[in-house]
Amino acid sequence: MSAYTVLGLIARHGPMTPYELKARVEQSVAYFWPIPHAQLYRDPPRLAEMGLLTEEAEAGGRRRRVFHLTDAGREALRAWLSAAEVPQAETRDPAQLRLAFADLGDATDLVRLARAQESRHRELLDLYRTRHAALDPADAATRSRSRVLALGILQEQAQVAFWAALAANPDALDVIPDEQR
Amino acid sequence: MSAYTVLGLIARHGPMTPYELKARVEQSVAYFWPIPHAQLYRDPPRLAEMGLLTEEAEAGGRRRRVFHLTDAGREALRAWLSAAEVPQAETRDPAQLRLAFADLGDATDLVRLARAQESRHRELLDLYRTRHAALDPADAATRSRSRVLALGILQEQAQVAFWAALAANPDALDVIPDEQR
DNA sequence: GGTCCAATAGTCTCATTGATACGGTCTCAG
DNA sequence: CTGAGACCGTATCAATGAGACTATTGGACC
Repeated sequence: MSAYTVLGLIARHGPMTPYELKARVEQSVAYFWPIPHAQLYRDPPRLAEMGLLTEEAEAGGRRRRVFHLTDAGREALRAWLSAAEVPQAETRDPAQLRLAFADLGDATDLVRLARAQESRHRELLDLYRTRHAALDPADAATRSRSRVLALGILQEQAQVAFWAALAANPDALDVIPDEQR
Repeated sequence: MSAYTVLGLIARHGPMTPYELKARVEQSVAYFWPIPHAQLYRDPPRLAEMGLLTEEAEAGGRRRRVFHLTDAGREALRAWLSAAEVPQAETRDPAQLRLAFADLGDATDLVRLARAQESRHRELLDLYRTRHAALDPADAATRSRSRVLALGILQEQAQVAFWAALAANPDALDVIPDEQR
């Protein structure tokens, strides 16, 4: 799956080294699709073997490897983008796990957790809002990026709403705030 | 990390076999912390080696292994529940990944994706609402479960709002619906 | 009572991943 | 010209994810 990120980034920005991929991943998809950097050195050679990329070696002492997209690679990307079924999302959130078992621990732990999560998600929300505001939604080149950030913002709003409500009133019978139904 | 789920479930429900763990995981934490079933046969023996569980073998032909919590296990769980730092959540959502690269594909693909995601998340939302409604929020025994579901509901509402807005108006310059700020 | 099917229960294997330590190379300030 | 810090890449190893495979058991039906 992370392989498609590699294909996508090269398709969008042109030939790249794994190191550059790493930088691009970090500033774009990392928050909803984290990829350890070592993976970005493993994927491209594998994709090259499959004929989806070609490798162009640099001569210099720091022998960097620049990867180009092939037609087959472009085709694979296209096929993935129009596939009918999309695999389910997977989230692993230690905070939710702790929330699920909070009744086995201290009541004060729960409040601490809620406060910490509230501020963490507030920061993320600010970050996404800043990034989103920096983009021109009319610009076709950053349209996708803008949309992804929009979703991120909505998600973080939900997180903030939840944890803030829980922190403010840990004994409330129910946590769902006013935008419930 | 999945090991704490094992400890938590045994702490809450008493001694269990891996198979029973699997069932409990599926109906409780799986949606925000999926655990492949093989893992639930790997974790308990490892935890037993660490002294956090004890194993009680059954004699019968189907030699099931029932795992009990030790005092050390209870202590480890407690420590985890009150740890100051909570690791970051990790989400891997193929739909968001495709959204991020949607500009490289067809415009109709995006609409199809949005529609599919909208209905998927609507179903999840319904599911969580049903489960949540089935619990008595005043019941201390299911309090945690109820809260986790509340968060799930808020998250799914955000997802539905986003994908519905995108499906309804794919050419809108910005996707954030009315509850923006 | 026998026997067959579905549900239950558990094991195994293998490629991939995550985490992180390690090893080189470049550049620029002092 | 040198060494510190940023840049860049590889290696290693345990843990994980996916799923094939095997075995047991409890009925349903004869």
